[in-house]
Formats: sequence, structure tokens, C-alpha cells
Amino acid sequence: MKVTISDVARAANVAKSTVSKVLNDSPKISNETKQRVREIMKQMNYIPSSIATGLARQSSQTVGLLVDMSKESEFLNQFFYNIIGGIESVMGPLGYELTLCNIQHHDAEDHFLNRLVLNQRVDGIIANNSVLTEELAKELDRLNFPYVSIGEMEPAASWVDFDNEAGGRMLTRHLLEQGYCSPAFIGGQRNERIFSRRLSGYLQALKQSGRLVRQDWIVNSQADEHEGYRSALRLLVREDRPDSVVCMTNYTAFGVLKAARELGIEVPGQLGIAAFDEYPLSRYTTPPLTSLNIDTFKLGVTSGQWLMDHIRENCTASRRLLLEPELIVRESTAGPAR
Amino acid sequence: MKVTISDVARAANVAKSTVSKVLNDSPKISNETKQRVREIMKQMNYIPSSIATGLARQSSQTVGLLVDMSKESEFLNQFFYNIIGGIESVMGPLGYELTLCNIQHHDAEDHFLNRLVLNQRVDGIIANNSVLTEELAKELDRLNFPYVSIGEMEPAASWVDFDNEAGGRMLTRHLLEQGYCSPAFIGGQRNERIFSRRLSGYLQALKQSGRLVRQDWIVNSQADEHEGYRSALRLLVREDRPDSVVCMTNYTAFGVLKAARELGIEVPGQLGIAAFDEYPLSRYTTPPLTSLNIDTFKLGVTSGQWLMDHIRENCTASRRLLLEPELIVRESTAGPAR
DNA sequence: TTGTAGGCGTTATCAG
DNA sequence: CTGATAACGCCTACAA
Repeated sequence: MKVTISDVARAANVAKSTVSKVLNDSPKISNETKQRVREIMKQMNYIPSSIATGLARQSSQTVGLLVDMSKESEFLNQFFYNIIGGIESVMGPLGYELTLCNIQHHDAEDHFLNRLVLNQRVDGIIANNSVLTEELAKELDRLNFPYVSIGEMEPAASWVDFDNEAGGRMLTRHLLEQGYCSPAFIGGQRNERIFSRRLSGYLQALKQSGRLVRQDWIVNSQADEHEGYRSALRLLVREDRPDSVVCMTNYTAFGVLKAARELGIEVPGQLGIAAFDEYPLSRYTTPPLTSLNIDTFKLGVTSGQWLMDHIRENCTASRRLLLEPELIVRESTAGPAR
Repeated sequence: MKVTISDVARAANVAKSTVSKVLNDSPKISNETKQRVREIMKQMNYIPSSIATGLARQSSQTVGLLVDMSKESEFLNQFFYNIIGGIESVMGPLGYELTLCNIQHHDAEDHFLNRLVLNQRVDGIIANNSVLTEELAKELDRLNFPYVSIGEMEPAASWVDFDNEAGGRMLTRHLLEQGYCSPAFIGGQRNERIFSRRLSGYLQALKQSGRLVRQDWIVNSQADEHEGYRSALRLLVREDRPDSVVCMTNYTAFGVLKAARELGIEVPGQLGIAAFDEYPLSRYTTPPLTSLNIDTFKLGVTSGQWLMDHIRENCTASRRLLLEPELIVRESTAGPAR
């Protein structure tokens, strides 16, 4: 059926091992032999079986991408495509395949640890930090198994993330520089690390410019449209309302916009709005949103490179990357009316 | 290092083959032995190597997902996540992994055919029709290799798609029913199959209701914001302008909205707008867009199921699914002002 | 420089 | 029911 290394060897009148060495371009084989064997391989349409190679080499030439497909509004969901693209752009040329693993419905027995790692289906793992808990990370460390986290983790691990704190500072500072005096912060759950980072940047910017922080202007809620809307409604009907808002997500911002429109509050004249993330809405709201763009492709590339270093043991030290976001200024923060 | 089947066999005082049979729950093994061996496997933390199993069984328990990651505005891009989720929901429980393969930068030698198929890295393939050309499909047929296309293909192949023609009819009819008399069609390239399907639905609806078709109201262009905008500007300044538009994509519609706003044309009062696709903008434009939603998860589920049938040879016949889209009525088609 | 033999961790086919 | 033994297709000493 399928042509194997033995077939080629027979046809070329050499030993299997010779063919194998040709395959791996061993320097111990004469050029003539290489030429000849390669010729025959081509003629016979020989393609080595990666399963057999994997078994012999004890490596699958595959990396696993852990995703929780249950979470619709997942970080990975939005940036999935770019991040994967970045990872692939470094793994692909090196001959590695990418395997997607949904960690959602697998119970203990069928856990990805068994399913992929101990299984030897993958040589390394990339996962975001909502999936790769610190407990799992410890286990991988114990097994000395290569992995990189997308999203901040505890110091022991290698991870790449974008600088949420800087992002919070940038959005807030931008509002202040535009002449807004009293920015609020809407969206996000207290216990989420990403929220606390973003909020912390907001607080830093306020303090650095000597403004006072008003706790009642920091609103925790789901980072979606509905909650953004509700939060904004409550906040904006008050006498002493903020003159601008930093929003956790595009959707939060959309909700805030809607509330402002209903209350007859003009954006940006009476309310400035700046939001995290550039996708999917910032360009398309009315008015368009000032927001933060992040180079998700680069996030993928870096995590891929580091994982490769890990796998090839060029570098097993834990590293971290904090990618600086880019401020995209649009109409929603054009400045308060005087 | 790693514990193998031999280790278990030794510890249990049985033959490797016995352990293997226990692993596969062969009926030829006594329950006592099964119990005992399983116990020991658990104690020793034995996990079978899927590579070895693959080699022995000549199957990788993996399916390949072909994607062209270069195309940013790719169909798959937008719906990627849901489709993959659907595929995984059927493959995962059956013990199959998903492997992503970027077909973009691989040249002839490094083609996915070699890289995945002939390689035996995957047991089957799912790809969308922009990636899986008919030429490739023929080759796979020749190899008798299981695959399913996401998106219409020639009759010989199995494919799932949503009914673009019906979609075109639904949007157009809806406009007419709302009282708009003269809908235009904006966006899409003549040579794209998806465009011709959608357009054809539009034409059908017009003819069925006895309206005349105006070729100059069918505008070909990139299906993005900019081109939607430009096309709409040209169309809407004319004396005999259409009173409504069917848009190829969300982005096209956004461009049209922008043009209308600039020209002072009210939506929906003076211009009705209906658009294909529900993501990412339809809910968030001003006014929100009437659009078509499709069950992308189901697209994934079906393609996964069919591929499994193919792999297991339950059913190798070629099948096709045309998923009916769902009309989501929103403000943008509320009806013309009288 | 090339060939021989054994191993990678399973499954499958027979005997017993 | 259980156990040898030979695949599966490739790699890697070590020997020639």
C-alpha cells in the first residue's frame, strides 16, 4: 500500500539505515548515494510516516494549544485568529503542527495532561492563563514539560501578555490631557487579574496627576454591553457625574455610549470615552472610540519562539514579555466642550 | 522514565498482549484479570502512548483543519471559533484531536498533502472551499482520503454551507414587505461564488414580486467598509436612487450607513438597509442592522459528524447540507417614511 | 561510507 | 482465556 523506507532501500539497493540517513541529511553519506536515493524516493513518491518517526524519536513534532471553548467572550476568542497565526508563523516553518485541545468537557481521567502530555501527543503547550491554572503549571514544571502561557502568570512560568497597567495609564492620561478632569472606570470583575491590572493603571494615572480617586466612580460589572449600559445610566444621572469614562472593553463602551445617547449627553462634548481593545467595535461606533490596540500576532510569535526554545532546550529559563499597547485616538475623546 | 505497557505487564505478571487487551477492553479477558491489571495501571500511572498506538493501528486519531491564515477577512476568520467549537464537540468525545494546518506558506514540496495526509498525521480533513480547491479535492478522492468541505463545492464532494441564495431572498423580500420598492445590492466580487449565490437570491426575490431588475443598482466592490461607502455615495446622490440596500457584509453596510449619514439620508426612513451576517457589527451600528444569522456551530458539528462517518466508513457517500439562515429584524429596515 | 541489529510502545495473529 | 511473536515504519548504535 503505502511505500515505506524498506521499499526505498530495496529499490535503491541499500540498507534501510542508509535511507534513513539520507532522509536526515547525515554527513556520513556520500553525495552520490544521497542523490541516487533521493531520486528514487521521488520516483516512488515516498513520504516518511511522521508517526513512525515520532515513535522512534520520542517526539510528536506537535504543540498543543489549550482553549476553553465554552467561554464565548474569552480573551482567546477575540484574538484567537491572530495569536494562532503568530504561533503558526514560527512553528510551521520549523515543521511543527498545532493541535487544538478543548479543555472544557474533559473530566479528570480524560484531562489534557493525560490526553496530550503524558500521551506524548504534543511536545509542548501554549495556553492562556484562564485555562492553564497555576496548579497545572506546577504540575507541568514538575514533569519538566515545556509550556508558555498567554497572559500573566506567577513568576515561575514563562508568559507573554500585553501591559494592561500601562494601558490603563495611557487611556486615563489621554483623557486628562484632552481636558477631561474626572474620569470614571467601568466594567470588570474584582477578582479578575486583568481587571485589577487595568484599574491599577487608571489609579496610577489619576494619582500621578494629583486627582483624587472616587471609589464610587469605579464600577464593577460584567464587561458586556448590557452592564456597561446599566452602570453608565446610574453613574450619569447623578449631579456630580464623571466627565469621562475608561471602559474595560469595547462592549462596555458601547453600553456607555447608548446610555449617554439616551440621557442626551453628548460624546465627546459632555462625556469622553476611552476603551480597552480595538476589536471588534472601536472603529465602528458613533462616534468612533479612542482605544488601545495590541499586537496580538506578536504575542503569538513570541510565545511560539519561547516554546521552541524550551523544547529544544536552548533556553529553559522562565521569561516574560509585556507588550506595550498602542493608543488609537478617535473622536470619542476629542475633548470637553468649553 | 516513562512507564510502558511492558512495565505494567511485568508488574502484573502477565504478557504485554494481555495488558493491551485489557486496555482495549477485549471480551476475551477475564474480569478478574482486567480488574487486577487496571489496578496496577492506575498505581503505576500508566498512560498509553498515542504515537505507538497510532503506529500499530495505522491511524493518528487526529483530523486536520486547513486554514489560510493569510486572509484576514476570510470567512473562516469570523466564524472560526464557533465552527471549530462545533467540530470539536463531536470529535473530542470520540477521542480525536484537531490539528490546525496553515496552507498559506507551504510550497509544493511542503504541501499539506505531504505534510498531513501522506504523512499519516491526520485521518481526515475539514477545510473551507477557498482552501480546498477542486483540484485538491479530486486528489483526495483519488487517494480515497476522508474530507468534508465547509462551503459549497462541486457535486462529488461532501460539504456543508449555509444557504446564501435563500439569504439573498430573505433579505430582499423582507425589504419589499417592509414597503421598500427598489432595493439595490452592494458589495462582492463577480467571480466569488458566495457573491453570485447571494445576488441570485436577491434577483429571485425581485422577479418573484414582479419588480424590474436594474443592473446599475448592483454594485460590485470589495465587501469592506471603504468600498461600501464609496459605492453608496455614488448610488445615493442620483435622482433615481434606490430606497433600500442589501449589503454583502456587515462592513459594507457600515460603509453605506456612513454615506447615508453624510448625505443626510435617514435610515430607515429614507433608506432601508439589510445585511448578510450577524457578526461582528449588526447589533452595534446606529441604527442596528437587520441581518442574517447563521448557526456556525451547527456547521461545525455537521462537518465533524460527516467526517467521522467517512473515517469509520459508516457512510462514504457524498452529502451536502444547506443551512437555512435566520432573519434578525432590527431598526435599519423599519420601513420607509410615508 | 555503508550495513546489521535492536529498539521505540503498541496491536494483531496465532498457538496453547 | 492467556502468551509468544511478529508486525507498524523509522532511528541509532555499533560493526564492517
